Amino acid sequence: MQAVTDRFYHWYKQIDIESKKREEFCKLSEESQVIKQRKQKAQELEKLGINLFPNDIKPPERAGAIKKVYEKYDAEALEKVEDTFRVAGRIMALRRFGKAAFFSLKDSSGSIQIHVMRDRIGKDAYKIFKKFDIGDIVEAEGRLFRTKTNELTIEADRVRLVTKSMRPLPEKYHGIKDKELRYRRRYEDLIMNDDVAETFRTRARIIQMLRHYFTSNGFLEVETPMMQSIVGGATARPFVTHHNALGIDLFMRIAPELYLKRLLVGGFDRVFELNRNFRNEGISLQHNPEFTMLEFYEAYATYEDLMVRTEELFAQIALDIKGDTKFQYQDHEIEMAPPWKRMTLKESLVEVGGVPEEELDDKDALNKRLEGMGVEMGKDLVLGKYLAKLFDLLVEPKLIQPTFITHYPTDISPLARRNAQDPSVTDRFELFITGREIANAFSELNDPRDQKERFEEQVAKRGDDDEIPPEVDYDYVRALEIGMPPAAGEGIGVDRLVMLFTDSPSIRDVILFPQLRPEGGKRSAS
RNA sequence: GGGCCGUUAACUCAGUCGGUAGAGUAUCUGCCUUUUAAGCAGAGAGUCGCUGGUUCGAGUCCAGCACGGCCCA
Repeated sequence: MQAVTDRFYHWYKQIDIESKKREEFCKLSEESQVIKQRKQKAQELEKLGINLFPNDIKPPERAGAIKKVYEKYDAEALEKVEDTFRVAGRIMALRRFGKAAFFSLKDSSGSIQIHVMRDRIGKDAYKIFKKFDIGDIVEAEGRLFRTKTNELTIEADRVRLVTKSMRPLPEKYHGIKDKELRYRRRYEDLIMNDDVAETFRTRARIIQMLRHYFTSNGFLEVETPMMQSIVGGATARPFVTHHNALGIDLFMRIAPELYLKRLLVGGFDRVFELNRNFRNEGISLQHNPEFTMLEFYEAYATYEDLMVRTEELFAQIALDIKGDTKFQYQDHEIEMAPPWKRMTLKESLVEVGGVPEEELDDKDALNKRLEGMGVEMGKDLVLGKYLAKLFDLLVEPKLIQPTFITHYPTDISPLARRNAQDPSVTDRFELFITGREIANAFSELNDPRDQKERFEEQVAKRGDDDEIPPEVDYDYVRALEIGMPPAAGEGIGVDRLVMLFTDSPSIRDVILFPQLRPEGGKRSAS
């Protein structure tokens, strides 16, 4: 117990030192003149009896909703509208004259211009208004009118400070461009870049559609452990953590698969889970250490049924988000209307990858080919590993239009059912769009004897590069022994799906707070 | 893990051959009651990522490190 205490003592001490460093780092910008001036202005407002952070604002009307109704009214028609409108939002641009000003007020629905005149709101109120800054959140109320340039505008009868901004917003025209700053300070990115906010609204819509599709098709949404004592369901290096009271190490899950299939055994014959997985691997344009995965399992279905389901689901999303099954992604025009192309893994290697057919069952030839491409795989791996590697390099990037690749080798598909005609391959597919893997699915292996053998063989043949703790999940085998109905299951990479439908080139553009090194230095608990 | 590029004011960016640090936005002061990247006049604002080296002198050249981006494995 003492050892644990010591460990945390040192850890906390280190955190203290580093957070002090970070505070110093931040203080530098605290010293900046603009921030000092803002803080002073805030104090001046307080001296005038203004609450900088009031909490008695009634829910305002939304700028977007007002515009939607009154955008079609001309100046004359607006004069007949006697209603006043009360809005609240952030001052985004401010054009002051001597005794009047225009500013644009932005809320989550859009923005609307406000006109403030001294002679209308009163001398004292105008004096206070003069201390408002770009970035402040304010409330304004008044009637609608059209300016000389025909912009729908609220003529303010009163304006009120809602939240004082102590720090200037980024430059008004260029916004915040530096990608590092945009990811670190997503709040500023969201304020300044409307398209970023739109991307995350689209993300939310896609997730809602996924959830709706599965629940309305009789699937039960479940939550299974994210902290697992045996890591399984995929091949990836896990994050390790420790539970003090139990005194055991736990792994953050790399996939929920084995738990979801236990639920098939338990009698939930259509289940899905839409949640985070964690993989302790590299970060790239399509990899974040934590990412969102949708996995669903359907009893009495086969992988072929799931291809149809996937086509239907994705086409529906395309219609809803893009209004068409055909849409642009970066430099490509994608056509999502079913049916999609289907090829076996080997066919794709020959037809797309240009690998001679006679090499396909020859490990040495494949390894030689890989070496020729500068890839050191090592000898004596299972055949499937060479095929998969060649596929990754030669075929995957070329699969721009939606394509199902089927018949993956059994030796790299330890949880998939063998193909009835050819037991060396499985009833499995992966879906590729824009050169990226989007989904992985198979008819599930439910023969406990075969599963146990494959687990044990996987452990025995574990290569040094595998990074999976060599452990057979015997409880999962026991569950299969109770009996799992024939089923098929699929995992869909939600972040990549969102990238596709929001035309985003990087996974970091669709994750609100992507993983970065902490500002001001590394920290390690070890 | 490797290669290339970047890091200068709160933000977006210039900075020539190594010779006292620049612009726009934002901020402050003054003028201005229909602007919308408002305008005009003026002002203030910098640990040039960090550490070392070369040099009479380094934002600039060299080395190492940090953080980030892109490409490759």
